[in-house]
Amino acid sequence: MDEVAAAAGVSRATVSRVINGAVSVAPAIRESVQRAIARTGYVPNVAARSLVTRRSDSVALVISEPERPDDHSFLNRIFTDPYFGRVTAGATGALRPHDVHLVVVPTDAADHHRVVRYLRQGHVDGVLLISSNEHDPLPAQVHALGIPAVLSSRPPGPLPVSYVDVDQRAGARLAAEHLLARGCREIATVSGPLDIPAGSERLAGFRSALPGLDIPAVTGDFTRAGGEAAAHALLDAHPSLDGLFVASDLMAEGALRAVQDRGRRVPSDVAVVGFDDSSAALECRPALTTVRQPVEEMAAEMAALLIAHIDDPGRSPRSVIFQPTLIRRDSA
Amino acid sequence: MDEVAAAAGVSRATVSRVINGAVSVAPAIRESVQRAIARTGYVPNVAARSLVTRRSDSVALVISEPERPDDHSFLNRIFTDPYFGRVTAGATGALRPHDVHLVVVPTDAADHHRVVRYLRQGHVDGVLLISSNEHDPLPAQVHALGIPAVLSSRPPGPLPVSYVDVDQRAGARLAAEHLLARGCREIATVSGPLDIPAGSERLAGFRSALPGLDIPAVTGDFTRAGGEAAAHALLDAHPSLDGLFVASDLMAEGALRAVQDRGRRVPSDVAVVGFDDSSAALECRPALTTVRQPVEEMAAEMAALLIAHIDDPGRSPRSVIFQPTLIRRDSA
DNA sequence: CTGAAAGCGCTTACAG
DNA sequence: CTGAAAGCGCTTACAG
Repeated sequence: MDEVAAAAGVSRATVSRVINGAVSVAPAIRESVQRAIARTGYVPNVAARSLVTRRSDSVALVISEPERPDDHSFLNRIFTDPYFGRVTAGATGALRPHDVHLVVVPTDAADHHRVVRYLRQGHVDGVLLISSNEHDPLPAQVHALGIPAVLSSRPPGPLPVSYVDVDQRAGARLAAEHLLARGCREIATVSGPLDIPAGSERLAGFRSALPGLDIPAVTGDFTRAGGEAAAHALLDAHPSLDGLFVASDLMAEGALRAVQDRGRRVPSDVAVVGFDDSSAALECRPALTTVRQPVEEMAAEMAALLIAHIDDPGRSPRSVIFQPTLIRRDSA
Repeated sequence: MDEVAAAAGVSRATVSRVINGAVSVAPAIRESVQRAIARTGYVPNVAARSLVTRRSDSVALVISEPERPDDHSFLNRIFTDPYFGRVTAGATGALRPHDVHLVVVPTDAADHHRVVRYLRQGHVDGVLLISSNEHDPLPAQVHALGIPAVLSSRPPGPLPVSYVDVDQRAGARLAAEHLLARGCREIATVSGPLDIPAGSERLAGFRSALPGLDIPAVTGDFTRAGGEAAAHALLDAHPSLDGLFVASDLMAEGALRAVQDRGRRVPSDVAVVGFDDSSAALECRPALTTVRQPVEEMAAEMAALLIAHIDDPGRSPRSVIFQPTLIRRDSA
């Protein structure tokens, strides 16, 4: 920096001002400084900058798994479920104009203390927290740290934290109404894990839209294999099933396979509706009719909220709920 | 830190020494400092530390896509192909004992200058670079920056950089020999893109192991859908095919679907061998016989090499080649 | 609009 | 083994 200042014949303070562009600098001087920067190839040292600004210009995307599976299976799930790619795309897109970087931090239970330490050390200015399990202690821990945070779903318990979510029940209702309108008589559902809202709420919403009907449900784990197993269980118990709501597209892909492996046709014998509208929906045979949640937009909103909280620590928490829509394709 | 020093009745220098544990400190003093740290909940400021140590204790995992697809599809591919989860798992596992963090940085062509700036700013001490395309300028750019780096495959051109790879040709040969030993007569292959070694080398190795045979090949893009389309093309042109080598498990999953959609049985009518031994191999029906590359171990080795280069900048580059093995399951 | 100076919170020779 | 002091490379009141 001294080199640049000398080359441009100004003080370091002025160099700093043209780089950060906050206060105005005489045009002629600004240009000569910019030339000097270009000539010397100067790049500011981020550590020195953060030390004084107390900003890292980075935020963490913490993907929390409250259990403690073996390392590989957890990371495999994250890097295999299209959901996380969509979140990353949406968040980075929204962060980019602010010149804020996204650090992806997957963490299982065994790792939580590491993440807490990481956050306390000031590596990032805030956190986007993907944590859905109701018993996950991480949201509360992060909140206790006092670091700005935005959650990806309603926090378990009364935590004063901003979050973004989709209207889970409304989405499930869309699926129920569609199946009903198609004329399905014997309807069942593959739900997600019941200790996470995307599991319990979608199930509750689905059942509440079908009053008077007894809706069998089997729980899956949001993986393709889990959906397949759950669908088999359902078909074993209810061979004449004709309508199926599966709480995620990935699970629906497995469910489709289960239905077809039994020689039943989709949608004529069994109509199947998924949830997400992820890339998995298009991989399905037949292409999946599904409830769309605008994950990229939701992640962008999370990022925008987080930036707002970082810029104004006193800002009061708020929640933003997105409305799902039904995407009709070929499976129902 | 001053607070801790005061509480323990020592200088800040001593507090720093017990935290970093490099030089020895009198046991009694060390304990009282540790108690003071625990009591005050003190956590060192990383920016201040990096400023003097010139270390960030982070390394980047840069996943480079030299083309410029739309953002979503690139991130979708990364977060959908099990390969990247395995790399992340292997690298974080090896980095953890060194207390080094992994920052995942996906980047397409439009983003390269951003990444270069990020690296120059000193956010990380080194980079693990996943870049396979021969025309990707990023490896050379990173090397020019002078920042320690390790590549995930042989660099295009004579770049003095360390890298880790699997013996691609040997792997393809394993597949060829297995198909031959099974008695396959009419053999074809779905290759990866030919401008990346995992595409061209596997194809070359496969053909070289089958001298005298004319081996039709269609190129896929390492996605499930790509593998499916390529297999259909092959089956259109060669309806009596009885052996198929597909250059990745994900593509093999699609190929299996193509074969079965045509009413041909696997492995009795058509034997299929994949490559990777990723989680996709087990999702296949029937379970996929495949060439295993130990991706987690390879990523761990990359991380170990990178740490070595960071600790000793003068260290000369080296390459570490892993040997693949054939995993026999049900598809061939 | 610009510069001189202080200060961000650490680590690390250098003495002792 | 420990402390006083310098210094890492920036930004930002404070004057002018």
